[in-house]
Formats: sequence, C-alpha cells, structure tokens
Amino acid sequence: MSEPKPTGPAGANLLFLREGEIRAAQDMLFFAYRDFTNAADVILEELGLGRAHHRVLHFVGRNAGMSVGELLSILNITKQSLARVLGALIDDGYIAQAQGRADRRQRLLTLTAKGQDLERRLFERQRERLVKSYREAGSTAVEGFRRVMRGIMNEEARLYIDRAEARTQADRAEARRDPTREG
Amino acid sequence: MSEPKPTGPAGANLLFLREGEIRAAQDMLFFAYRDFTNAADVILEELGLGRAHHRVLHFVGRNAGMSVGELLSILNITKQSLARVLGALIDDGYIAQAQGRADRRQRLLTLTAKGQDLERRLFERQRERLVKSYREAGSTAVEGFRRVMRGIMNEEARLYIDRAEARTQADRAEARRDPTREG
DNA sequence: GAAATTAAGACAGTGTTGTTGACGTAGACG
DNA sequence: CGTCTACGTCAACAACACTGTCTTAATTTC
Repeated sequence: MSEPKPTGPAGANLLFLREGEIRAAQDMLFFAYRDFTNAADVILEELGLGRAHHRVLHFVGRNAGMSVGELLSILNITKQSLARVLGALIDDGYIAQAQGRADRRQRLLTLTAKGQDLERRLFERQRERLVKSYREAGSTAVEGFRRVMRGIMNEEARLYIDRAEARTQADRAEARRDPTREG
Repeated sequence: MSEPKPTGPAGANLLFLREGEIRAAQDMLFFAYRDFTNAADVILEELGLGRAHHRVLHFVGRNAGMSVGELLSILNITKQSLARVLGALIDDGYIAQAQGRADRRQRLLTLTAKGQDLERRLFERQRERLVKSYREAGSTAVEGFRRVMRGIMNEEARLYIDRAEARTQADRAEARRDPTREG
C-alpha cells in the first residue's frame, strides 16, 4: 500500500523494516517477555506472591533507599495498586520503610535480609535464562539487543535506564581495578 | 560471591554476562514491553477492548484459518480465558469462524474485513515504535536483538517463531522477484 | 506564621485477564 | 460401539490494574 520502500535514503539496506520483520518483532516481544517473567513464578506461587510483588522487590533492590513516589513513577501504576503489594511485602518482612531525613514525609524503601534473599532467588531464575541467551548470542548481539530495547521504550524509561547504566559502568570500572569483586 | 568469573573459557570477553548487565536486561524487558504494549491501548479503550483482544487479533491475523486449539497453544492460556475475548471479537464481527473441512470439529478462525481494519490500526501504533527503534539501531543491532530474544523464549515459542520466519523469508524472496509489492 | 502544596496511606468500588473444575455436544477414529 | 478429541459453557475465584475520595503530616510558598 503506502509502505515506505524497502530501500531508504542513500540506498541503505533497510529490509529489516519490512512489515514481516516488524510483525516478527511483535511475536518475539510477546513470547520472550512471557517466558522470561514466567521463570520466577514457581517461587512466587509458593509464597503466595505475584509478579507485581517481584517487580517491587526488583526495583527496590536496585534502588535501595528510594521513596514510594519514585517507585510509583518507575512502575507507572497508581498509588492504590502499589499499596496492595507493597503493604504485603512490608507485612511479610521483605521490605523495610524508613522516614526520610531530608524530607520526613517520605518513606524510604529498602530490602530486608529476608527480602534480599528472596529477590536473589527470583533473580537467579531469570538470570539463567538471560545468561544462556546472552552467551549463545555473543557480545555484538547483546549490544544490538540493548540498542533496540532502548529505542522501544519511552523517553522517561530510557532516562531511568541511563542512570542505572551509569551505576553499572561504575561497577565495571571498579572491577577493572579490582577484578576479584563482582558488584 | 560464587559468581562465574567475568572472563570465561578461552579468555573470551564475557563482561556482558556480569550481574549488572543481567539486571539491566530485566529493566529493559519490563520497560520495553510495557511501553510497546501501551502503544495500542488508546485505540482499544475506545472500542471497549483490551490487550487480550489485541493478542487474538494479532495471532489470528498472522495465522488465518488457524484452529481454536492452535491459538490456545500459542497464547498458552486456558480455554475459558480465550473464550471470553474470542467470543467478544466474534460477536463484534472482528473474527469469523468456519467449520474445518478436514476435521469438522474444528472452528477455523479468520479476521473479517472489519477485523483486518482494526488489526491494522493497532499494528500501525506499535510499528511506529518498532520502526523508529530498528532504524536508529541499524541492521546489525536488529539481528542481535532477534538472536537474544529468541534465546530468551521457550523452545516451543522458538519453533513457532521459526515457522513464522519461514513465511517472512518467502515474502522476502517474492519481493526480490517483484519489488513493487509488500507482503 | 498562615495557606497551599506534596508525600504517603487508606477506603470503597470496578474492570480486565488470568485460573480451576465440571459438564455437554458434535465429530473422528479404532 | 465406545473412546478420544475439539470446542463451548457455567460457576467461582484470584491477581492486578483502575477511579475517586479522604486524611494526616510535613514541606514550601507567600
């Protein structure tokens, strides 16, 4: 129909923009995300928790001391939706709250030891899958994966990723200085 | 702790398997999938449909004449979960059923003209995002993205993707013969 | 210092999408 | 003919998101 021609400006090979390729990407996002999230479900079910709980554990683990508001803006859900899962995690002793010092209205969130243990167990399940895929695909493919994924998400999420990436870069630099440690 | 060393066998550079990289992948899967699926939500909401309906439209569109059982095994949900959304799509005239000729127990699913129109509108929203990302990332990155995504999903899903990919390859071959058409 | 805004929590009600288990019917198949 | 399969349906339930309203405490603003 009114498709952009397969060859774009400067005659670059843009066959990967063909409709079939884009539809394949839809498929892949669905399957990869579904099977990736499924990986941790067995553990969660045993504990009567769901994926929403896992997401909270993940982001609090990655951003120790974050406020409830920050968590809300990362997850992009309503306060009420978060309250249910966060309340359960606090009641069960996975997450601890501390009053903010700079702003005492804030409740700063951290994983307890119990929370760290659970988060690690959940992480290991998903890590298996990702490491296997990354290893088989190789570093060039992984770099491509990152670039495409970054491009798919909203600007806001990209900024968050960049900040998290900065932390990873710092870890890398540190590891180069002291290769025995792993952040 | 008991992390695999950053340098693997043969001293290959496997820094991309470090924990920070894997955690970044978790983040990216969450954000990319969320924002990708969100793209079509506005249209769906106007029609009183949800993402589950979109998924059905997508897969029926991609596999015209598929049976209900095939659709179930692709979506990996229960009959009851599908019945609700599929029933609505049939009632609203987006999807038509036809009795199977080889096996008359089967109900073969196809998009009606109305269904094709809607699916196309939904597709365009998600395509914008994917094309933008693919174009900016370039063909090498896209190839890497594909390899990593394939590796993340279950074997079963990978087999489905391969079959779909075969169709895409056929389209490509045809396009090479007749570059004016787009499958 | 009073007023407005913000961070967080809580209440009640609703909708989508997934689940289980049981049951029925039509058609395929040994 | 009996059994298995494909599909549909009923009832009940659970996870997770939403809306709107309200309260409390603390910060910010005028």
